[in-house]
Parts: sequence; C-alpha cells; structure tokens
Amino acid sequence: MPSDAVPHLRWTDLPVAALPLGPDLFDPAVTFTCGQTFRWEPVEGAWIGVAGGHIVRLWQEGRWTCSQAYPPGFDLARYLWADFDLAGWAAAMRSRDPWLAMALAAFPGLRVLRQDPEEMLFTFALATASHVPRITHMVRSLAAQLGAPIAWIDGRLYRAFPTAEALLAAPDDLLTGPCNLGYRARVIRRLAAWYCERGRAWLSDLAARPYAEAHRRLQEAPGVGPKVADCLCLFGLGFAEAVPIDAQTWKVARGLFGSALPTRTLTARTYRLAGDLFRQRYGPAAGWAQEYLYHAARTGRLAGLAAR
DNA sequence: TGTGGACCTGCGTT
DNA sequence: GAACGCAGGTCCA
Repeated sequence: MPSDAVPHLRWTDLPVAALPLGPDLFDPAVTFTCGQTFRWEPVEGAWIGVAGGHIVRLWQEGRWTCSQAYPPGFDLARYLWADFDLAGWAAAMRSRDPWLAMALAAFPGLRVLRQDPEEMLFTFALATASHVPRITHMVRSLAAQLGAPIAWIDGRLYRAFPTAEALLAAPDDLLTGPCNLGYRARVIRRLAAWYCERGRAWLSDLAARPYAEAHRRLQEAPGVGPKVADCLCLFGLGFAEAVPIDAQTWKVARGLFGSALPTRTLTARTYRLAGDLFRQRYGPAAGWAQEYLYHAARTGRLAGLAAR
C-alpha cells in the first residue's frame, strides 16, 4: 500500500484507555530500553511505538497507564503482561539472593513484554553478535524500508514491522546497505524462506505446547539457536520460564552457580544446565528474573558478582 | 561433547 | 582522531 493511501490522523482525535499500572508496576523507560523491544521512542512526555501492526502512544498519570492506539483493538494489558503479579512476585524473589534483590530494587517497574511472535523471530535472529544500539538501527531501518504503512499521525508516517514475505522479497543490497544487516542478511533471508513455507500457524501452535518442546522445535529453523529460541519463548510466546542465556547472562550464571557449570564456554549442554539452574532458583517465572539480572549486568550493577 | 574461527558493522574505550 | 576489542549467536570443522 502506498504511504499516501493510509489515513492522516491526530493524537488529539484518538480515544484514551487506562490500565491500573503505576510507576512501581510499570516503568516504560526501563521496560522499553532494556533490550527486549526496539521500536519505542520518548516523545513529549509520552512513549510512542509500533507493535503488532498497531501504533501505540502511552503515558502515566498517577496510578494509571493511559494509552491510545491505531488501528483500534490493541490489547495493551496483554502486551504489558498486566496479569503478571509483579509486586507479589518481586516480594517473594527478594529472599532468593542479594543479586536479584539488588536488581529488583534498582529497576522497579521493569516488565517483560508479550510481543508479536513473528516480529520476535526475525528481531532476535538478526540480533546475533550485536548490541542494543545497532539492533535498534537494524529493526527501525527494516521497518522504514520494508514495513507496510499504517497511518500518518501528526505529520509522521508509522510503518509495521516487515512481514516474512517482504523480508524474503527484499533485494540483498537493501538489507546489507541501508539496513546494515551485514552477514545477517543471508540468515534473515534463509529464515524468511523457511518460515513462509510454514506460516504463522506454526508459531501459534508452539505457544500451546510445553516450553521444552517449543524451545526444541524452534531450533529447527535456520538461524535459530538456543538463545534466540528462548528470546522467542519469553518475549513472543509468553513462556515465563524461558531463560535466554546470552554473553551477559552467562557471566551472571557463572557467578551464581560457579562449579555447577562445568565448562568455561557456553555449550549446548551447559546452556541447558544453566537454564535449569535459573529455573530451580527462581521458579516458574525465571525468565523475569533473567531480565532483571541481565539489565543489571548490562548496566554494570553486578560487577561484584562477575568477579567472583 | 567441547572448542575455535568466521561472519558484518559500529559503538565505546584506549 | 585513529585503532582496537567486542557485542543479547549460529554454524561448521
């Protein structure tokens, strides 16, 4: 669809909804910049992002999180995992170890998001051996170059995350040029071809299966190893027990579990072992614990742990 | 089963 | 201001 065929809107004309999530239960700044999502920006006291084909604007007033969305029908409560009892869980977790207690105190209101699984598949497949600023650039460039236009709002055009079909059809020089994917262009194209043969039902079917099976079957896709599969399980399929173990989390795991992890490097076996140790210590929402520990490690708050 | 190197860039540090 | 190491990995020897 050409960009002039979509509606021209104003934020002042869109209806406002509200959720009972104050700053202690949801901190947009931390949640949107901690590396689980890459399309949210602060704009004049609010945050604007594009998620699952919806343009969303949100801000907080006292104990409430207010939001607007276009097209209508965006389920913000689901996106923010609002039925997860963050306060109760955090209270129970503080006694597990001082490191998680510190991370919980440092970043109150950090929430794990439940995002569109197809977007998560491609986002984290291209996030390999990269860092948050670069992933942000790649994701936004892909949307700008290949995403379907949704609407103009207050003079700005917003585009959806590209479909698998659009990624498959994209010329190489566009993926490696303006989008700066580098070697990931090949990975994304292979993955898009593989995914297009199966379709969205393949992902939604996995969401209904046990975590271990979903995690195993996701790795049948080219370019999806254990870490990307766990990102998809946690951020896209809603498995709170999924623990993505990246380089930061691996350092945290070695500090926490020491000699229980037999190898210096992260192998397939120690990846499974580390995930199980996280789940033993932090329970069925170990993925939430990982997100707090990961963010604390990334911002240098766990230096004492890594040095052990 | 564990290890090491290649793969593209750009950010942050020195 | 330029050089260098390394980054939310995966895949293949």
